[in-house]
Amino acid sequence: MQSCSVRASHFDLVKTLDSGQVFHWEKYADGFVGTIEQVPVYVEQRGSTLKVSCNGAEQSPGRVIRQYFALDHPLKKICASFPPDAAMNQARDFCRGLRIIRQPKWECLATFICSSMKQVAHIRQISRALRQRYGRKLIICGITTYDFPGAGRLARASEEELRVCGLGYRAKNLLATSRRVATGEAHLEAWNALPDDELRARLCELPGVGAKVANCVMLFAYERIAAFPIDVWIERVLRQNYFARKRKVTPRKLAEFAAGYFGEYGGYAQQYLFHYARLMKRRADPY
DNA sequence: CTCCAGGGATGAT
DNA sequence: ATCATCCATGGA
Repeated sequence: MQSCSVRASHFDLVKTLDSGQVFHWEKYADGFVGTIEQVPVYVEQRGSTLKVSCNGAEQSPGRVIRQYFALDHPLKKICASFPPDAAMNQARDFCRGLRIIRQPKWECLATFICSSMKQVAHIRQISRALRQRYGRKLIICGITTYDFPGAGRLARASEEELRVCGLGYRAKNLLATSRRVATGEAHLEAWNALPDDELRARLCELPGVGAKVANCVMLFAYERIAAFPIDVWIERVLRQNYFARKRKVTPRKLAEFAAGYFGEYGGYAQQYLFHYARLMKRRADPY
């Protein structure tokens, strides 16, 4: 096992892992256990330092962590680029240190196909079930974890078998997309070279992938930082704050507004608005 | 445009 | 305690 310290300024591990962009990290001791590709990882934050342990990384643990958590993103510059309205200012203040991480492409795509019309707690359960049933067993700090199964492994499963993992009607879509990726008909790595619009079009051809899921995958796995996924929460935020008492605002109109208003780091703005809205709802009750 | 497809966490009572 | 609502939606 390798251990090391990684300097991480302008970074909040808890906010980053709890913001609905990644679903498999589990709280353990003072940190989290999870995987990065096939590497089991334990990570905990002490101030502006990350204490990291991992098993069998080809590159140095520090490199892996800096890449995965996008510690090179210019967060101060990104936050300074946000439009200066009240909603955005509150979200930026609340989400200080939240970064958009670089996820493995297949894992991200598969997970967000499973996310449709599910709550975050459900998505976490599905992710755990798929990993336990189809992933490789890995040990870190005496804790058992599992990597995310490759498309080839899931392509060999049956729809009924996948339904056992709690996927419901999504099983059919995950299976169909797994097969396209496994055969190479959909070459996720090669799509890295495509411009945003073409990449979005390719992703939307996959079963279970519409504009929203495509934008999530672009943002969380292809580092297309301007991509702006619009889910139920973000739609509420946009309508309340930017289209107050206006009728007949179509989804297309919302998307066009978001693309123009939030700028080149729109994906970050979206993530901050999403996380702020979701956590406010969770606490805004006792009174 | 509408309607529907798991199911469990979460909230209401 | 039970019951209703909600959900990082896509497809028909």
